[in-house]
Amino acid sequence: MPDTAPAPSTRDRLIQTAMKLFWEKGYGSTSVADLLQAAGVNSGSLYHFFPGKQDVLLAVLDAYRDGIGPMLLAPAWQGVDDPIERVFALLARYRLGIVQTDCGYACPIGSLALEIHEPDPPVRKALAANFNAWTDAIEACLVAAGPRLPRSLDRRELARFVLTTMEGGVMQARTHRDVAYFDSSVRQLRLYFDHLEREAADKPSRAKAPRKRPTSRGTK
Amino acid sequence: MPDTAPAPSTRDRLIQTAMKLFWEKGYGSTSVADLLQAAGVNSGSLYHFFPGKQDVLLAVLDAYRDGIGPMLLAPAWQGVDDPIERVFALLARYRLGIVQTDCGYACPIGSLALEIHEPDPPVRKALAANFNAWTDAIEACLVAAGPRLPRSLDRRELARFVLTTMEGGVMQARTHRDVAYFDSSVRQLRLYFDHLEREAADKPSRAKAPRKRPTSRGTK
DNA sequence: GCATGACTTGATTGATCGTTCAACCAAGTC
DNA sequence: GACTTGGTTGAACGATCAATCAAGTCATGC
Repeated sequence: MPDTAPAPSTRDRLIQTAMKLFWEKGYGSTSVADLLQAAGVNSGSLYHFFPGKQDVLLAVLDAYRDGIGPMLLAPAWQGVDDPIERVFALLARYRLGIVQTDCGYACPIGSLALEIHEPDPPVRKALAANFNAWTDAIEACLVAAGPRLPRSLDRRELARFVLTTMEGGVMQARTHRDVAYFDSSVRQLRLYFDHLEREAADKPSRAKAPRKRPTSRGTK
Repeated sequence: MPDTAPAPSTRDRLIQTAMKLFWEKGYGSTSVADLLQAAGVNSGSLYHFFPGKQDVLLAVLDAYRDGIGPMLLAPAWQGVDDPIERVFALLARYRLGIVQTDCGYACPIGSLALEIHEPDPPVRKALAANFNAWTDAIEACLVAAGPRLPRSLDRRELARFVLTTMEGGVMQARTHRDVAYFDSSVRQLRLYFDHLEREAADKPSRAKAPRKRPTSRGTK
């Protein structure tokens, strides 16, 4: 099997090209003509598959969401099993994106979320679904961390805080054209996690076995 | 003295109107025609004062920066003296903006920072200057907190983290149309601060006077 | 062989975009 | 009372925008 790419359909080509262009230039700054040219498609074909530009955006947002697992988490977590280290491995993945784009990186979801000021309900929901998929994955890590985090700690809330850290860090790194601003936020988040782990270790969950911290720390 | 508003000049009117429109609708989605109509100005006048639309943006960004003190910090900090509480009073101010706009609020700087994907250098610098003004103010609070925070803690880094928390929280609250997402991030930041203060209290600064926490929570 | 339906083609539409420009106005200045 | 200066007016321009549509292609079923 020489090629694994079985000639993507016109529709898929449009979506994939739009994923790239919306990410690079934003939704409003990507004209339909840009998309058509980059995808090698005529306008009639686009409007055969999609009622309008916004429907392309919806398809793109669905594709982003579906890609979070295979395209983002899978490579980020390769060889990383410790659930807490997975949180920071994901953030490290974003850091990689930042340096690789010379600090031009922006989270496509975050960018679109702030760019679209009066989003139609379906667009807003699609953006929210992306954030949910992201935080759900992090929340699963935090739940898997079990007694290493304080019992009373709201895992879902902390997961949202991790997303906050990523988005805020990316935004500042981009604006200042300096990864250091991203690193600052991640480092502070790490310090917070350290405190949480210490707190959990000091006063263990309940009457359960007061076992020590897991020895395999897993990070580099 | 019946009126304190001395009939703003055309230029000022343009800038103030643009501040409002760019904030509400974004830069790209605000057409020059929108701006002209809202400000009650003819196109020729705009181009008499500004070479182009982007120069209006630059003036707006400068105005934002100059307004951080009097328009944002002053009301947020009214009656709040404790430096750490000031940090959270500012965040509470943003919360107010969120609920008042029915979760439609977006930080104008953050929005613009993510909307403008390939900013000309002056625009990028103006955005960065806004972020700097913001974090400088927070950093001053954290420095003023003195021994209540760990000696080794990098105040500037934590200040950036506070900005990160605000931007990420605003972004999620807006996307989900639910303040709870903002509250989540702020609450986590508060927990982090609690840990930091406890750490600083446990192992006081150095061999200095092991004095207790300052009794008067008021700083200034 | 021919009708059907899915898909493609690309010129074209009308709206809107940022910007330009010649004419105009009012208050000083000589 | 002519000249200058700083500002205003609003029609107009070309570019670009998202969207349309009549005509064409092509595989399939009958």
